Amino acid sequence: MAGGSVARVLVDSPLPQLDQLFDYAVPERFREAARAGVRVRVPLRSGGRIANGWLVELVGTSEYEGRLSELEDVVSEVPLLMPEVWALARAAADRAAGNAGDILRVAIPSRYVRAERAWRAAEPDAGELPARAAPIPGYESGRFEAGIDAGERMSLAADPRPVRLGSGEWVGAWAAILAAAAAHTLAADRSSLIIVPDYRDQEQLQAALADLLDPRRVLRTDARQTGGERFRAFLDATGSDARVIIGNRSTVYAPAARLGLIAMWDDGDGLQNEQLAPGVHPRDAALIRQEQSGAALVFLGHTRSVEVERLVEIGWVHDVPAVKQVKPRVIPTEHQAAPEPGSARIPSSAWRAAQQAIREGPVLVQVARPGHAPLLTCDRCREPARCAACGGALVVPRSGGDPRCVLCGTSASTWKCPVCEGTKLRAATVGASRTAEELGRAFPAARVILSDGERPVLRVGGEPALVVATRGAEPIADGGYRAVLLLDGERMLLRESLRVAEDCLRWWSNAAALASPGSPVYLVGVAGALANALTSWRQAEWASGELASRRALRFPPAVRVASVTAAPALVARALTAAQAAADGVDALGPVPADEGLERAIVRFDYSAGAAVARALRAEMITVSTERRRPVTGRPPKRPSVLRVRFDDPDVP
DNA sequence: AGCACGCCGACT
DNA sequence: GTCGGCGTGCTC
Repeated sequence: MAGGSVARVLVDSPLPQLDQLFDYAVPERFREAARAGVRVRVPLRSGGRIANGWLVELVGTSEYEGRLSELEDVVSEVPLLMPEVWALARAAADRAAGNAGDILRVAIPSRYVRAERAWRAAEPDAGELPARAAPIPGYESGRFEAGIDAGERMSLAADPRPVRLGSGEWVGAWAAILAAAAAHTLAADRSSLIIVPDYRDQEQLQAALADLLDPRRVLRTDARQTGGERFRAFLDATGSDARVIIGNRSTVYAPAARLGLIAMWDDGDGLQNEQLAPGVHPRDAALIRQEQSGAALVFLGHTRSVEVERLVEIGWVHDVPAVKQVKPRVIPTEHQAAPEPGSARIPSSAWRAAQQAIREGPVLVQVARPGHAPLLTCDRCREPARCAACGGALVVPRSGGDPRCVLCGTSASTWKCPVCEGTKLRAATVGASRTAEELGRAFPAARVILSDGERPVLRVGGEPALVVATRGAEPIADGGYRAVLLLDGERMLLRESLRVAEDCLRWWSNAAALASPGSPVYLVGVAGALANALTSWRQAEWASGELASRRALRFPPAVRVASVTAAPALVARALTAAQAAADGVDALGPVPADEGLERAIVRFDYSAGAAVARALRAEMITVSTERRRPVTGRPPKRPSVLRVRFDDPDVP
């Protein structure tokens, strides 16, 4: 047989036992079209149904003993699955005991025939490469560039200021830093992948890139494009020209010619969490891809995620310090016992500063998102209810029960209003619009701009305005805000999550970075270590302390975790298998879950990860294969499944 | 998931 | 004797 006459195919199927390559003969009529990376259709179960699949590679001979079936069809001759992306998908899936096909669904957009035809008709035109790029601002001269050239893994703190581009547009300095890094990489004729949490960040990054590069060199892939546009950008990325590819978390899997740099902005942002199975975080995918490709890897943020802190502490990622420590002027502010009239929520010092600042330019007020647990106020006089012990805000826990203090957790089963002596509490749901209304009265002369999740505002001008924004939806202001008020810190801290402190520090830091240099940033109603971390702008130090406490508790990311959900007997068997796979594997639970199922958490060291994943994967296949077994009783027709999820950011 | 194979009970 | 129940196992 001639070389390359056997096609190795990954079949589209959710079944774990089909997550392997199947060999097919290539009939003569497909000899030209059947190239590695094309979409194919293949018969599965002789004469039975036809399945879609990816032609992963062509080999000379098959190891398979039986007779090979033939490829049924080649869907398109255009290869979409690059060999290095296949290697990445396989490794990412294995790490999470998932299907490679599921990763590919995230990695490769669906086909649009029109877009494909237009692409084939077009001449490749990526524009000029940049000449020797300008230095990357903010770091020791040549340090960042040398790291990129050497394929180093780096964690960097971003300059927390807005900067003005040559076009006149204002963006966060981080965007200019990443654009300069991409330009440096492109000047060496190598591609970059830049991953950002959402399109608002992407807009800034794109503006910064447009300042430095031929726009034809920049490809964007995001959910706001039409399917055809997405597919076209993807096809362009498969070409042999070096590019800068920007987009959300799926961009980590993008095809790229001669990859030189993978960069992530704000890896701790919850929007980076992959929702689709098997839920591999793009940070982990980037780490795999870095190792496989030798490209440089950069984590840039105003805060450092605990995950990256761990990588820094084990020496896998290098901390690259900023050359001069620029930091916002953060002023922690306690709640006032007697607030200014007309504004129940803003302490007087911050209120005065805001009034002063708004004469000169925009002022940002950050509030919590609706959906956070409501604060409690006195039912009679509307005075916010505070903890008798420490003065923190009182809230009703989401799980129900007595009100308790956000800060110290003290339960307040009996409460008496210090102002009017009322004893009844009421829930005060304060949304952004209500806050805006309230502030509008306090600042009657000011224009009020509201930006929230539903109607986000991307940017505001440099003229005076009161900008009320829910966290994460803060617009960038031309020239920076003249004052920033972080108003709902207490309420944000209430979220019942292991990561709540880390998240709050990131939300506050990202908002503080929107202030113009020297302008005051008021953190209202929060004290303690977290407030100190913001004030001193030492987020990495805080992450280090947080990691230490997670280590003491054996919580992620100090260890890895996998959740296992199934019928009780299957969970028990899976736990046994996982614990037999490596030393030091322990389990939490099982606890009852929905529909008579149970859920358990397996914890293990990073060194045991591969063995645990392999063991749980084998269990999944066993369960899926021996399905419909009569479980000592009634005939439960439902197919039995073992659900396994690794490194779920929302677990424990 | 589908689908075929196969080894028991009730049928024209 | 055969038709078909669904339990079991495989998919190049």
